[in-house]
Amino acid sequence: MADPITAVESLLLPVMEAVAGRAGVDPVVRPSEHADAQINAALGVAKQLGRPPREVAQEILDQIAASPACQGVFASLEIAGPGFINLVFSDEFLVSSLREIAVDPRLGVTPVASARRVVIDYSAPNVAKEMHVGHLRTTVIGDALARMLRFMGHEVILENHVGDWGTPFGMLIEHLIDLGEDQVAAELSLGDLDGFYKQARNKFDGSDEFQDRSRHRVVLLQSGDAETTRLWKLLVGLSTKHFNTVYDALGVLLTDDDLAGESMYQPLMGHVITRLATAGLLNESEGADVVFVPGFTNREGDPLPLIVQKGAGGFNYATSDLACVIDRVERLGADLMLYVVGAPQQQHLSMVFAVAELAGWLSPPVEAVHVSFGSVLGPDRKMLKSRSGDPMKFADLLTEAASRAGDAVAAKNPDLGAEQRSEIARAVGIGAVKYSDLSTDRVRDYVFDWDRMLSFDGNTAPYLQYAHARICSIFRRSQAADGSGEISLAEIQQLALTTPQERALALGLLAYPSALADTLSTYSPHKLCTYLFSLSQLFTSFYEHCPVLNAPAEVRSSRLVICDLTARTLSHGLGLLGIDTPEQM
RNA sequence: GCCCCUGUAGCUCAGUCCGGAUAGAGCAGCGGACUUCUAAUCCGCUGGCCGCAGGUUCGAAUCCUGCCGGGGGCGCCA
Repeated sequence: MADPITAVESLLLPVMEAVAGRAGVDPVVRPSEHADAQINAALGVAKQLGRPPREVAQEILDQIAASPACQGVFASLEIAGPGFINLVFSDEFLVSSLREIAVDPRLGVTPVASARRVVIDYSAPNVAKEMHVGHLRTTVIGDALARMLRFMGHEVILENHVGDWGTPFGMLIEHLIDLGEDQVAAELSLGDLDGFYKQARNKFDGSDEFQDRSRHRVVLLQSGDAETTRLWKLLVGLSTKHFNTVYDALGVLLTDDDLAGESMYQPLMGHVITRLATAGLLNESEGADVVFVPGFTNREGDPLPLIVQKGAGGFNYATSDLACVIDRVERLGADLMLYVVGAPQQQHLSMVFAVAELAGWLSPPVEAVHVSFGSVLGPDRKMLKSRSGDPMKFADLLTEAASRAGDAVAAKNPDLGAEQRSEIARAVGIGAVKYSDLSTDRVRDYVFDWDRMLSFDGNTAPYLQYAHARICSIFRRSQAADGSGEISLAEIQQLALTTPQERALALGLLAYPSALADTLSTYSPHKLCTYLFSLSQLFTSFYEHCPVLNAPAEVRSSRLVICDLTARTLSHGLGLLGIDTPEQM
């Protein structure tokens, strides 16, 4: 099953072959303002053949007329301008396509032919630090991609590469000992991780004695000292609890099962160095073990090394990232690895991938992709900060979202009960935050703006959710009237497109599979957002112009089917973005 | 200095991968539409040297080159 434009593309392949005299000519079917779609291939082919474009266009039309497969698909085909072919689908073709997706729980989306094993690395907060706005995009984008890839039939493994290892843990553990475990457990369970971290940091900066203890403690941690490990686990456990609170409030897929922190890769670090040495990639430079990566230079124009073992002997994140690649490819059997990591890491990741390729750990068909993203900015176009000047805390962000949305819901729909209202407020508030993040191209920075994201006008989650809620309202009423809220096969048989709004909406509904495919081809959730917004606009226009419940029986049945499909598509699409669709707002 | 990302309407953004017709939305502004399924909406209007300059092409926001503005990165933090 494919949307009409994709369907026409494949129908036209033999036509183009006949006209151009060779196979594999793209018919260049594109959405059009002048018709349902336009075929642009005539101009290019005409040039190759040295013939007038309109003549070639006419020949394409002749071939289409002669093609049995094309019968009944088009209501009209017209040559326009220099040689464009404007096409209009026949209503019969659209209706029969709609009937197919109306009975399809997958809404016309076929699973991929060859599923990949995909590891998605996202979220990655730091132990003993509170999650803040800097973790928003990776968490929201990674989660949306995970949902989409799973739906397409891929085997998706989530990995939360938490920062649970490194030199800060010496001071954190010493500070934990100073305060007493019970005291710390009580404090941290209240969620004040940042306070704890800052106290430790201040002590570290102000006391030589504390610094010495901290450094010694790092050595103990790295050597696997039992008591130190126990204290470390205590900190990790308390932090994990905090992460889970945030994930739960946000509604993301991540659980403890997905934790794959830096600590996990420590036992593999020596192994990485050995294998790099064996591969002849290891060099010594200024006391450190490094790999020089072709194509990368430093400030002075000299070859830029990736340091894999520090002069003092320790490993760093380059080493653990390499260990990670090995683990994902060789143990997990991944053939696609997505790194949902901020744009500033671009060079680092390129170097890690390049080294992994040089070492032979990463080679086709196995693929590593940096799903990079820009920053979240405040109204001043600088990194979003709270009043105190620190990055805005995630927990505060979500509380404020629900509270602002709650005010709006209370104002617009005062009849709702308190419990129902708070549930809706959560869906709308969290949805708004997620959607505003997902709806702009991830490579760009975006400005975080409460008023805009919570507005019910424009390309926002509330607008899409509202469209969905209005449809649910229609079904509540129709159910009250006839006692059935389910779409029947008989109703699907009544399907007809009698107005321009119904027709436009039908085209939109049929485009869902290709919207999803486009989205995943570049791992760009904003493409799905753009599609869903446009679908909502088509629906509200339909809603204004086409009465459903008061229409004559056959029309009413048909429109109920269209409403049902629209609601399912909106709910499903938003679901893939991790956004809920309440039935009332 | 080198590398990466980015520049489209007053504002926020699609469109750039894969070149096609007078460059699209939304917000804001102006003008209309509520005895009717949620007006949290809809309909219309106004608004653009697509950063600049060359080049390729029948055709460039889209491809190529150079420049300018903004952001980021460039050896032992992760």
